[in-house]
Amino acid sequence: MKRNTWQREAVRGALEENEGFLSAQGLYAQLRTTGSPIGLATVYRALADLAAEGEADSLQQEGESLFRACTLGQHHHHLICRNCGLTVEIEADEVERWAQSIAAQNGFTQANHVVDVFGLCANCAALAVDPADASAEK
Amino acid sequence: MKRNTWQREAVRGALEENEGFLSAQGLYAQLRTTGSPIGLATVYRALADLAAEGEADSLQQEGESLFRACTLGQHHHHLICRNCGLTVEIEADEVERWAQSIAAQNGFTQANHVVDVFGLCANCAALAVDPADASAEK
DNA sequence: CATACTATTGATAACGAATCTCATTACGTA
DNA sequence: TACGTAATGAGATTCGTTATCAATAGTATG
Repeated sequence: MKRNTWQREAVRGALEENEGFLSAQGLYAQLRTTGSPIGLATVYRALADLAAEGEADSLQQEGESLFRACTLGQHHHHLICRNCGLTVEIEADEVERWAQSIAAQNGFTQANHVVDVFGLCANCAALAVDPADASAEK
Repeated sequence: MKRNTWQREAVRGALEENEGFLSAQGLYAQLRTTGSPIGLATVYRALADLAAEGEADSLQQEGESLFRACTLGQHHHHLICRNCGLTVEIEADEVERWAQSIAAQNGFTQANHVVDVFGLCANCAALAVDPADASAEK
């Protein structure tokens, strides 16, 4: 039987407090910084569970998995800021239809797809154009 | 200055002989099996170079990078068989426009995107329905 | 063709993300 | 409150990938 532990709640909570995607390692570091004695393996397990239950979205970037609490329950895609990680959830029936259609046209069945858009959000773009504002930069 | 070595040619050649995506490790194993004394690090370097030059496409799956010689020089997407790896290169102006439009609507600039469709190709679907035909199966 | 310069190679060490092990802990139920 | 067992966590382990560095071999030049 599945049990409720403060560790799972801590992971869920930490995930929801972050706007963008973050790695298991990053989330672990964040939790430890706040004083939580949670273990790394547990963070990995909790994230895997949340993703399996559809409570979190995940994507792979540069060889590591990133996670994010997902607000829409249904299937959707993401618009992600390359710089700050800000993420916007996107629904696109148009793309769903396109994917199905392309698959069918080529004789493919049981199609699913990976569709993510990366870019610079308005804020980060502004900082890039006018680096003087980027006080945090080297 | 960039030099031409038989190692790079070997990697390019091996990549072109494969229909679907394959891992660096897999390509290395394949080359060694055919008697080539190429080194693993060199395979990784050659693949990274080919990908950077736009001569190869790459995607991440289950924590490893997969590569494939790309035939279309321009930007395109893939329809990939989950089972046998068969890959079809796809152009979709419709999706390009959608991605740009979605990015713009949310104030994002410098947008690029990851769009891949996975499914079962006609052949693999047939084998799945009628496993008797799958002579190669366990 | 000989020579020097240096990009490239490759064996191996190092790294990092993710998973596994297993003794210990602590939910949930009886 | 006691019990059965799911869950935890420190550390070991696996595995893909990258870094190190001495040896090798393209390429340009004389």
